[in-house]
Amino acid sequence: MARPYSPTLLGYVLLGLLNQLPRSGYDVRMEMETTPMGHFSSSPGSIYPALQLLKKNGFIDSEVIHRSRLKPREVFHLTEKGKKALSAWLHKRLAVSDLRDNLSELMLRFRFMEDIASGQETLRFLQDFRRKARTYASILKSQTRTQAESSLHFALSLQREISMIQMHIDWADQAMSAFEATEPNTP
Amino acid sequence: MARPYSPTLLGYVLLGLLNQLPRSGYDVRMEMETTPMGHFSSSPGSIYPALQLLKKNGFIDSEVIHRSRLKPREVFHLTEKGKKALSAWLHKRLAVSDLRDNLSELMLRFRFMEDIASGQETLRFLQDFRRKARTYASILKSQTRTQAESSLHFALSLQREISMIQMHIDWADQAMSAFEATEPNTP
DNA sequence: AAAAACATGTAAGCTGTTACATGATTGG
DNA sequence: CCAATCATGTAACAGCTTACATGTTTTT
Repeated sequence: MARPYSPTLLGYVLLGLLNQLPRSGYDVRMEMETTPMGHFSSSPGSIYPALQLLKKNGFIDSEVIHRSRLKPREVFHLTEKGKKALSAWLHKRLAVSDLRDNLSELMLRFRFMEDIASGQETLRFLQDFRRKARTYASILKSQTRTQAESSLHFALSLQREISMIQMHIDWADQAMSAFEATEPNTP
Repeated sequence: MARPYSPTLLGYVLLGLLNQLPRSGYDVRMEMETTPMGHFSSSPGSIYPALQLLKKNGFIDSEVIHRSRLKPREVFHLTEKGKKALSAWLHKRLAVSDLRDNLSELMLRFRFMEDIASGQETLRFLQDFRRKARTYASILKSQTRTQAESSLHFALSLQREISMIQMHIDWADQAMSAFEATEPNTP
C-alpha cells in the first residue's frame, strides 16, 4: 500500500543536477563536493540510496555506460515524471514563512531555475520573493516595537533578522535588474 | 556500553531555556511556540522525549510540583553537569565553516549567552564571529573571480552569499558598539 | 455541558549521516 | 607495486516529526 511518494529536498537537488546534465552517482557526489548544495552531505551513503529511491519511484532512469576499460557507470537522467516534478517544485508559490524557514531551499530553486525556466519566469519568482520578504520585514519590525524591551541580546537578534531580510530585498532588486537587462519585454 | 552522550542542538536549546528559568515541558513548548528557536518543532513528541533524554544523562533534573488543584507539573532545572555543558557550548571557538553551515546555531548561542556570560565574553564572541566572517567573505570573493563566468544564476547566488556575510559583519560591529557602551573597560 | 487550555506521553516512520565494505583502473 | 582516483553500495543509527492517545482543570 505504498503511500504516494514525493521527493525530499535532497531529491529535488538531485533532480536539479540531473536536469542540468545526466550524470552518474559519482559525478553528482563530485559536483556537490566542489559546489555545496545546501547542507547536504556528498557521501556515498547519502547520494546512492537517494538516487535509487528516485529511480524506484520513476523520477529518474539510468543506463549503464561501459567506457573503454573503465568500470561501468550508471548514468541517470530525468523521466517525464521527473521533469514535471522538478518544474512543479521550481514554480511553487512562496509563503511568507519560507523566508524564515526555507531560505536555503528558495535559493536552491533559484539556482536550478536557470536550466528550466525562462527569464520571465525567473522574474516572477524574484518579484514574489521580494513581495513576501517585504511582508515578513514588516512583521518583524512590528515585533521590535512590542517585544524588544528587556533583553539586549534578543533585540540584537531581531535586528539581525530584519537586516537579513532587507538585504534579501536589495538582492532581489539587483537580480531583477540583471534579468530585465537580458529580457527586453518589460520596460 | 552506552557511548558517551553529548546533547544535540535541540538539547542545548532546552538547556538554554531551562537555564533562563526552570520550566515544565509544557512551558518550554509554549515558549518555543511564541518565540521560535531555530527550526525546531514545539510538538509534545519532540520536547518531552528530548527532556527525558537530558534527564537520563544527568544534564537536568526535575521536581514534581503540585499546585493548588492543577494537574502536577514536572519542573526541570539544570544540574552542575548541565551548566558546564551549556557553558562549554556557548564558549566554543568558531570555525570559518560555521558561517556557512551553522549560522542559526551561532545565533542561538548568542541569545543564550545573555544568561550565562559577561558582556566581556559576549564581546569576545562577537570579535571572533566578525573575524571568521571576514575570512569567509574573502574566500567567497576569490570564488567570484574564478568561477562566476557562464552562469548568471550562480553568480547572483554567490553575490547573495557575499552580501549575507557582509551584513553579518556590519551587524557584529553594531552589536559590539552596543556592548562597549555597557562595558566601560574597553576604550 | 462543552470547549479550551493545561499537561504528558508513546509509536511509527522518514531522512539522512557516518562508518564500513568492495573492487577496478591509472599514474608515478 | 602502491597510491590515488574511479565507482557503487550496505548497515546501523541518530535525531527528529507527525499522529495518536490520555486525562485534568478552568472557562463559557
